[in-house]
Amino acid sequence: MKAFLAAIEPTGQTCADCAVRQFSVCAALDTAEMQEFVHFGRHVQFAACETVFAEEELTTSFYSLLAGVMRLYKLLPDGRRQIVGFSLPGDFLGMSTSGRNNFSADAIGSVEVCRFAKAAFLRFAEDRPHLLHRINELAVRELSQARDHMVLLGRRSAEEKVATFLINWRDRLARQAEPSATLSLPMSRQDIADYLGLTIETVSRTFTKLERDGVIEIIQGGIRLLDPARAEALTAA
Amino acid sequence: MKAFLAAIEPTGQTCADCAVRQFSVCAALDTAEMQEFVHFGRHVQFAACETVFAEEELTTSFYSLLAGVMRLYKLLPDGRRQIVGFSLPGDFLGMSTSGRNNFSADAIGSVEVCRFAKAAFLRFAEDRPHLLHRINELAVRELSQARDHMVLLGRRSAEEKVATFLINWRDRLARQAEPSATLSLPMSRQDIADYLGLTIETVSRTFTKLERDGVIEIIQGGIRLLDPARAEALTAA
DNA sequence: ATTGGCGATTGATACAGATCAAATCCGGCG
DNA sequence: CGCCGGATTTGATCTGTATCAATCGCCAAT
Repeated sequence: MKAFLAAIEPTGQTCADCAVRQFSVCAALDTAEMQEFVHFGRHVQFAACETVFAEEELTTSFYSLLAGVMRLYKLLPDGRRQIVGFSLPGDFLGMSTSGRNNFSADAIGSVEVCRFAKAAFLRFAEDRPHLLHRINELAVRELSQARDHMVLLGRRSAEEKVATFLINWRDRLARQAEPSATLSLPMSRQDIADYLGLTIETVSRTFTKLERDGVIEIIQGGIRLLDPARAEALTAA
Repeated sequence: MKAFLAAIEPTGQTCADCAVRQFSVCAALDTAEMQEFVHFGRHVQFAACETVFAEEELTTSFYSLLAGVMRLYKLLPDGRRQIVGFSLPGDFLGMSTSGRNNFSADAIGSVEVCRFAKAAFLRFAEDRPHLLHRINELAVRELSQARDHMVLLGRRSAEEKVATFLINWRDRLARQAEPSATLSLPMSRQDIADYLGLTIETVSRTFTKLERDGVIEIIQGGIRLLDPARAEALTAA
């Protein structure tokens, strides 16, 4: 599978050869600023299933995901879980108004992040409108995705949910690497269920149904989209 | 009911006596900036059920809600609707990355907004980091609310949904006016259903059940929270 | 090769909430 | 005052998804 999903390949230590630069917050920085900026980002690795930060914890860092996939989720007191998103390389994490994280994040597979001290980062951004503008752009984009996800959670059937998830995942991967009919799904069925507001059994049954119908083929660690057009039709976009 | 819900009272025409100033974007502006800023905001009224802007329309304005309540929603091609939020005075609307609205907004009851030309507003904000920071703060706060709402839509039962809605609504109203056990609910049952990912019948039955259980009393245009503690317990926070 | 264990799949059944249908409430208007 | 029409409530029934319970498949350790 792709290197960015498994975090196999070493990532450069300087911003200059950063693989995700043009997708990340840093895209807003010019060369001179980058010189300065490089000093407060530190690369950190996380092993599969390690928690990068937890809900309610004080936010002391921002993170830019370099390689790997993360799940972002919230828990109810009784243990019910809602995954509010999956992060891919280039995503920026840690913004909050309250000073505490409003969700938890952990690694799916191994992950590499660039970690910034929050205070230093904010001081740096303070008088750089283009950087603020970039941060805002990322926040507003996420907000738009969040609203799309609300529609999915509140108003779509199980089959529509699964089809929508597969199509969106394909589109996100296509932004990272070559578009392909073969989709790597590094997250578990339980993760998918918690993302879609379903149970693991319903997700499994729906995958099986889509396979029976010739829409997908279930393969090790992912699926193959046999009939993308039909899958898109099933999303009731 | 409260003036800000019904937009009965005339709202001042200058920023100086703006009722929502300290809650809105404008809170970030100093007196000098306000002098300049006042020139590109225009007060506009909308009657009950009028559409302020529609999804997919080009975004030409930003809006700061002055009085009244709005519903923000997305539609699926077959007419299913998901309300992604209700706006109260002080809320800022119109941010988008694509240049098009990613949801529709219409007035519930009559509404008054302060409308800004998008281009002029952006030019004004461009080199004012404190304003950009304020806009970002509002976006991040909304993002946090959006994630809370995902948990509700994906993982809560009908009763938990309704209880959560009532408690959240009470808390939002309390930020606008005196806290009170009597809640005005200007939106219809159908709106509530589309906000919670339920049907109108289920919402109605759940209200009735809460009333039978002595948690609320259903009154004209709203409810009375007879047992706030029990209601909070039902939210499964 | 054999076993243990975990994630995924499959099957049987239950139930929360949807759907279909009717009754009731209530404000506006002749 | 009485009638009309939309919103809401209530009732009866249906169904999609959850729940409960095996079973399967596959990798890793023995």
